[in-house]
Amino acid sequence: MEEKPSLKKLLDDEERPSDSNTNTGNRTDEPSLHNTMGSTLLSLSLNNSGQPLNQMGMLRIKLEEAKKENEILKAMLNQVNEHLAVLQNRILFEMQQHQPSSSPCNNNNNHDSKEKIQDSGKPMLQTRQFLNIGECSSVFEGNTEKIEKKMLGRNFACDKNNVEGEINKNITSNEAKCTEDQASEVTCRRAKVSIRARSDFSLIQHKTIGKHIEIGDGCQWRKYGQKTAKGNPCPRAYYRCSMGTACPVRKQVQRCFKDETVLITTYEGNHNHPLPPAARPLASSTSAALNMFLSGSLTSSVVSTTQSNAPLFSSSLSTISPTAIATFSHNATCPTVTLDLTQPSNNNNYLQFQRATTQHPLFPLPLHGHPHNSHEGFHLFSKVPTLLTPDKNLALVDVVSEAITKDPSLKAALFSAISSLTGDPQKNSNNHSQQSKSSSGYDPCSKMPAIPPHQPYTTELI
DNA sequence: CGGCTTTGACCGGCGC
DNA sequence: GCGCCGGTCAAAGCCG
Repeated sequence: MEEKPSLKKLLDDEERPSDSNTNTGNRTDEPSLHNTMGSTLLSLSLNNSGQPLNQMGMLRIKLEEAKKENEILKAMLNQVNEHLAVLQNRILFEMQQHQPSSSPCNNNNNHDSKEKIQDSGKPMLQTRQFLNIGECSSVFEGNTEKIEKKMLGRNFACDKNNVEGEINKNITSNEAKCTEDQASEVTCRRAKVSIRARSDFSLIQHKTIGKHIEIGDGCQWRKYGQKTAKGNPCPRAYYRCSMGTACPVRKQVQRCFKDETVLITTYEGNHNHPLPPAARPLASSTSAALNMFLSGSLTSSVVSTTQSNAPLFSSSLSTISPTAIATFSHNATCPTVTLDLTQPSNNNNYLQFQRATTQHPLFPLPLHGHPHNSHEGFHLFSKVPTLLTPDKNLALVDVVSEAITKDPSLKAALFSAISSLTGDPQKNSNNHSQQSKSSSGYDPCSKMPAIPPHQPYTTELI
């Protein structure tokens, strides 16, 4: 663990600028050696002019100084977070290395799941065991695979709810096989999808009108509470879906304490009503993440959009962001899938635990021309780069072919992905027509106010 | 006036 | 058992 000393050094380094902050009153008179460029600039300005600057100039310089210090602190914080992630991943890896290869529940696996586990290799199984939720899902893997295919066949937007529901049904039917997993069943049912998005307002477009906040992720939400959670001075708002009658879906919205431009939205529950087209891109992406998580198809705790070994999830995630990162955690209460849309595109740091077959490049699924792209007020894809040039695509064919041949689980996932895209042409065309409807002014949420032209709803995908 | 937000109170889970 | 904390409730007030 050679990160520990460097982490400590980072933390020590981080304290210095904040210490200098406390001496703000003396700064102009006695610039500290530890001070940042802003202070240097200030002292130079004073020295060069030889006369005291006017008040406006002083304030401007102080502001500049504060900004630079803020940037440095942010950079340090990011470094600390990266180190933390590396350490966590290393712990996970060590646990994977030392984890016993079987659990009581796995003994009850049916043939399908056994085959799948054998095919997909040990790391996959071990990661599931570590994630705990995997113990639940691996038992029912054979069923969830069918469910997945069935659900993908439908072009139904609120698939998250349905998949969850189907999974829960199968969990229930298998309770006799693994009664010890009742707690896991509950956690499966309570799985959450959390989205971190950096934006003017957020990926879930928030619009402030007077005292009201409109949340335009396609659904209508009614705020029912607000609370300041411990460890984050920013209040957490609680919303309930008000589109359907007694729809149980809830979401929490909270600004990130470390970076207030980042908005964390957590979804929980199943919609009991059809979703409007505007809500589908997000719903399908979050559901894909949750589905992959619950079905145990994900083999790593951290998955990037661009190099995932779960192509279906990768492609779904790409509908939100080409550079999104998904992390999977399982705390005491419920498993949580976090889609981080704030990560820079160069996210190689997040790839440590993908197994050999995960070196497949991104499948060239038709995501960049996604119909949702054209949806009004949903310009998430305006900055999506073309990841693969045509000549790279040609070389890719061989690589992909080989990968598919060698990895049956990959083949199954790819099949599912293709099925989802071609499975129900009629419904697909209906969906597309709805999309075009929506982009031409059709608004399923008539109560949602029109987006003013001067306030573009673009999400900043870094 | 209906629907929504605000906000303090209440409840239940969890750790000590 | 107690206190903390997150989540929810519901009355009051606000807004269109």
